Amino acid sequence: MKPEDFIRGLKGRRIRSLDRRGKYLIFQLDKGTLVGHLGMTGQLTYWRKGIKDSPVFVKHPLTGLQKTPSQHAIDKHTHLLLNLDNGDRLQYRDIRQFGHWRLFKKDEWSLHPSLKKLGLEPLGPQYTWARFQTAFAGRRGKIKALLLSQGPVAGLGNIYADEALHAAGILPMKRAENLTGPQWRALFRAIPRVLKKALSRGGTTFSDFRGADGRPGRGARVLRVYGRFGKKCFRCGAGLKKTRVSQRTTVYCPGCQK
DNA sequence: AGTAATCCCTGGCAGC
DNA sequence: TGCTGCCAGGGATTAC
Repeated sequence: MKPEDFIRGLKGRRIRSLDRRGKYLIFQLDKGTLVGHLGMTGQLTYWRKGIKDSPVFVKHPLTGLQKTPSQHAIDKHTHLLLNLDNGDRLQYRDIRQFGHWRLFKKDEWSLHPSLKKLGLEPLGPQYTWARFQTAFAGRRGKIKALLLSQGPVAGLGNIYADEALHAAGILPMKRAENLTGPQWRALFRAIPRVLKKALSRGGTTFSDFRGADGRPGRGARVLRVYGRFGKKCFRCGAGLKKTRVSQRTTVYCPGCQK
């Protein structure tokens, strides 16, 4: 879709509801659907009229991503503005530009290939042991790659794939066809548990980061493997190792992940 | 059809 | 002070 068609399709529309599927944001409009994905560095923020913009960007010590202590002005990384009728706006900023936004006519969004392939919602009522087993049935390859594919289960990225596999005691490079019954069961339970723990600490891992005093965010503190390469495993005390699975940095415990 | 590599993009940082 | 190479929360596309 050309930018001018995108703008034309959004102008004058009313946002009826906001939903989520996997890592996709679904804005149901009075006419059509706006679907967004934040990629790795996307930031969607609500900008209030009459509040001073912060010129300060604070760098997160672990990820290097930038956050503002309050709302930020439009800069060269700000790619989308949704101007609301009250003068406020939604701002989309994305340094690496891996995020994307698509506008669909009513209902056809769910038929899009990238959304159609999404698996079970780990926090939804559909997430049952029976469906979990079916979702992974016949699947092959490294278990972490499978989790990152969004196919069997939706919503896990590099952080929570590592965290869930550690919580379940499974090596990320272990092939799905070789997982034991108890390991599948442990993974089934670990996935929503890991996500809920992170959510309870402020929505996303780093969302409540405060940079002024140099202390790490509360969200990062619940992580047990991600970003802890070389440190001791909280569960068994072994030194955490680092490798690459599915082109992504992977941290695991050689002591208690089998 | 299913799995595995490649590519998209900017910026921070370590090492020289 | 630069420069180079590597790394970073993802997934669409291409290759096998």
